[in-house]
Amino acid sequence: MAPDHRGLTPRKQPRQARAEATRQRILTAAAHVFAEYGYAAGTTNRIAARARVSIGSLYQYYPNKDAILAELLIRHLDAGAAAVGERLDGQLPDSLEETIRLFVRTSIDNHLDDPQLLRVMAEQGPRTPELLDKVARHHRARVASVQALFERHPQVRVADTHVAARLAVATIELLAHQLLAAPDPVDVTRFENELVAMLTGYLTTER
Amino acid sequence: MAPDHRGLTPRKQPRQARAEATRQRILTAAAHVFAEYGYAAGTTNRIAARARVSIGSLYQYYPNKDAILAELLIRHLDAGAAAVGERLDGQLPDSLEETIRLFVRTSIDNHLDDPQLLRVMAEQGPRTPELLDKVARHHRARVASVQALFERHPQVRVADTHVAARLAVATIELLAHQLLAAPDPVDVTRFENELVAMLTGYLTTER
DNA sequence: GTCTATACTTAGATAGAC
DNA sequence: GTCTATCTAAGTATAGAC
Repeated sequence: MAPDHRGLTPRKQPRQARAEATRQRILTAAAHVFAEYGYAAGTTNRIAARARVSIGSLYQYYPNKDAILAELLIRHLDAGAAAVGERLDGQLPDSLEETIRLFVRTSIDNHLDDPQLLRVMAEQGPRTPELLDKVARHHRARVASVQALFERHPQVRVADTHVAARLAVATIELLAHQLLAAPDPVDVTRFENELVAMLTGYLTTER
Repeated sequence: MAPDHRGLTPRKQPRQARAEATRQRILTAAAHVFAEYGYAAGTTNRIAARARVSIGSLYQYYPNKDAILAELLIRHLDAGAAAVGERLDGQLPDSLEETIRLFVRTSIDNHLDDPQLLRVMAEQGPRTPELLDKVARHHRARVASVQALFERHPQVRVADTHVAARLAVATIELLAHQLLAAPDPVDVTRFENELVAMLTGYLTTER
């Protein structure tokens, strides 16, 4: 016997839930394919195949190939921002060195997840104005929060905290990106220690 | 009257010279086109048009599109290596700081030439094994020479000169690349000063 | 040696059946 | 809603005239 519903319930309700799952499958497949083949050779056909969805269905969920990579990038940025925010919410360590280490480690973690995909997104992704703008805003936000931290911290001795923040953020992100995605990756712990030492020394040295 | 030649001289001799000039024109055009459009959209048709050569002629000089970018990259690497070698030939400054400055400045100069083209070459160029190998060899050579310099220099205090050299080389090249090619480029002089200070501090601090 | 015209390939995107 | 089959566009590379 049918349960006593209001009468208009669709026989199978997975209207939204199933569609969402399909979207997610496509996205996950795209992440793998882009990471493996790069953007140009990461064709929509390959993505559809990997997601076990026909090419026609894929285009029902995303208007074009760029939109897929764009969504991956946006999710990555949001996740990164969330991770940073989270770690800044709690009490920061007293020593500058440990604070720097927190930043460095967060960045490394963020990159260790899928270095190849990150590389593709950073280097070959579509450079639409909106995307560039979104990336730039995220970047500026990070620089601003690091700068604010430098200004509050009594150990920091640099003349221009803005330039220092830009240098620090760029150094951390670029090195994490490069050295971890390299074919000849460095030892992560050692890399972390050296990088922390370099930045801490720079920030605390009277000149 | 015709000069007293051996009789088989071609009427116009520019056999090699003219061909070399055409090759160079194609290369120069390619540099502009790649820098402006990127690799994928930098089509051979555009390159040929810009060089004022037909597409057919272009393919008489280069077997395919990859070969054009490859030659540009090789020339860039060789020029960079030559520039570094040149500056290391003369007497190095006594102070470590000035030596570091020499490296930093060389790298910056190398990048200021055509940041956009460099970006395309680094990020979108064909990743054939030979090219990757060539790039890797150049890179290792630079790391090795920097490491040797660190070992000779009395002011350097780091525990592991190899790791330090890798970190230093990567930092210099990546930051030059990123900060100069950015839409929001930093002031070059200030950037140079801060970077030199950071590296010098790192290398000379006892830990 | 240089050109024009074009063949070939590939991938993005769509139409229409089921 | 999902599929298969197909169209269109673009770009590399070649053939063959001059």
